[in-house]
Amino acid sequence: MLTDSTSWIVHVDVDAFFPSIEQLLIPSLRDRPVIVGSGCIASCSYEARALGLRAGMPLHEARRRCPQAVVLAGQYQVYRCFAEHIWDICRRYCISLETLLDEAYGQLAIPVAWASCPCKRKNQGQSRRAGTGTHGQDAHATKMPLFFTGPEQIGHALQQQVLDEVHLPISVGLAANRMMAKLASAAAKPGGVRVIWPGTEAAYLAPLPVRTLLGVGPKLADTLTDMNVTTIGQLAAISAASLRAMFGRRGEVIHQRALGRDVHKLRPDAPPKTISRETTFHAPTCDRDEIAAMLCYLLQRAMRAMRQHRLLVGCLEVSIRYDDWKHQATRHALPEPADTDDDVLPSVWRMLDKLYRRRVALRHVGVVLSNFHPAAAAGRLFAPPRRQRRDDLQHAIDAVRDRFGHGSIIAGRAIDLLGRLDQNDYGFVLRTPSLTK
DNA sequence: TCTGGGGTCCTAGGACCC
DNA sequence: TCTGGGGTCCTAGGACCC
Repeated sequence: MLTDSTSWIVHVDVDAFFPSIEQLLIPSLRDRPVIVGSGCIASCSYEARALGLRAGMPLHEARRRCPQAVVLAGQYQVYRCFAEHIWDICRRYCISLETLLDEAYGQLAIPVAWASCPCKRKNQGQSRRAGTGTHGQDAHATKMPLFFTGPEQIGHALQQQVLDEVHLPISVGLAANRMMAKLASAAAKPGGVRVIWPGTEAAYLAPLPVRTLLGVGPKLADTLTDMNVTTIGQLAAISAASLRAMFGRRGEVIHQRALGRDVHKLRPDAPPKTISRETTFHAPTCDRDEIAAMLCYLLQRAMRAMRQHRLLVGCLEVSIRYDDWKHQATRHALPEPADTDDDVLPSVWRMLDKLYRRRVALRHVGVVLSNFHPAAAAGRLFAPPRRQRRDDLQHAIDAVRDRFGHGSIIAGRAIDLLGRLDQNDYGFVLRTPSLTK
């Protein structure tokens, strides 16, 4: 039985999220290897995994290994809708929730709140929101059990509810912190529930390879292997001071994590810190007009996403990748926070001129917006009429794009991409030989 | 694992100010 | 005019995650 003092973190991972949705929507795809991605595999179905395909694998390699696989570009707006439905269910069980596209961390509402349910049932007219946490929805209407005997039962209940309402399989991990909950759900895949009990973390981690640890990527894993440190147990045996001396703050973090402690607390959904849009040209290009048009298009998309969060951008980054894979980027603080495309585009052109100096074709370009400021609630105060007209135009364009898709209006230098663009339900698909499909 | 797109966080050097 | 230290901002780059 849970105690009141136990603060459980639940990690929910939708199994093969993108392909599972495609298989749900298109019954003929069920039991077939399905890949979602462009350029490389973003996600693939378990049928595809059984044939050796993995996320991150280049598509040409995937096609070579598995010619019968169905390759889909992905409908990310649709996936987001499914995810939101699942997160709504999770909120019935959690006090707070941190969501990514296909996974979420939640702090479980403590059982005291649930145990008080029968009392509240006597007071049907009153609000059902408990003081310490909330069911979010009407617990009885959503058939939530009133009592749970332990975290595992909670996991199964959540899993069943998602299956009943959204028809998608999820894996559920429960533990005392974020990292352990994620490892638990990984161990539960596919479609299982796994609990790692508080106090057993270090023993659970000890035999696992260092690469399993959150924050240990390929580089750090290589360095650790060179030091004859291959398991998390061996890593945990190294003193915090030594790791700090070798790897700086990262060293401290991985030392804590190797012991099963996660320094990162749950971060309930917050506005993004950066918004970026980038793309790879289908064929590398030196054509300045084409490059400028693409940057314009990417900036417009990023700015529109930013305005949906009601933010102003304070810092802009433009990045390019040459045909020989040399990467360059430049970052500049804007003269003042901006929210219209026209306010930012002149900086883009200046930065492109500064960056693009070599006589080598570009294969990739991108923009990153950062250092956001909250937008004023009621527009700009005392804006000159011309400024006001520009803001109004921007809002009008956004309204049309919200309704008919980003490609419904092409503005500025992005117009040079016209004829190479095809609009579909998901926004924009570029279709000339020179651009990404 | 010859390489897509969207993020987070950290580090480090230099400019600038007090 | 020279020297020093500390704090903060800006820019560049990299590791890592999904």
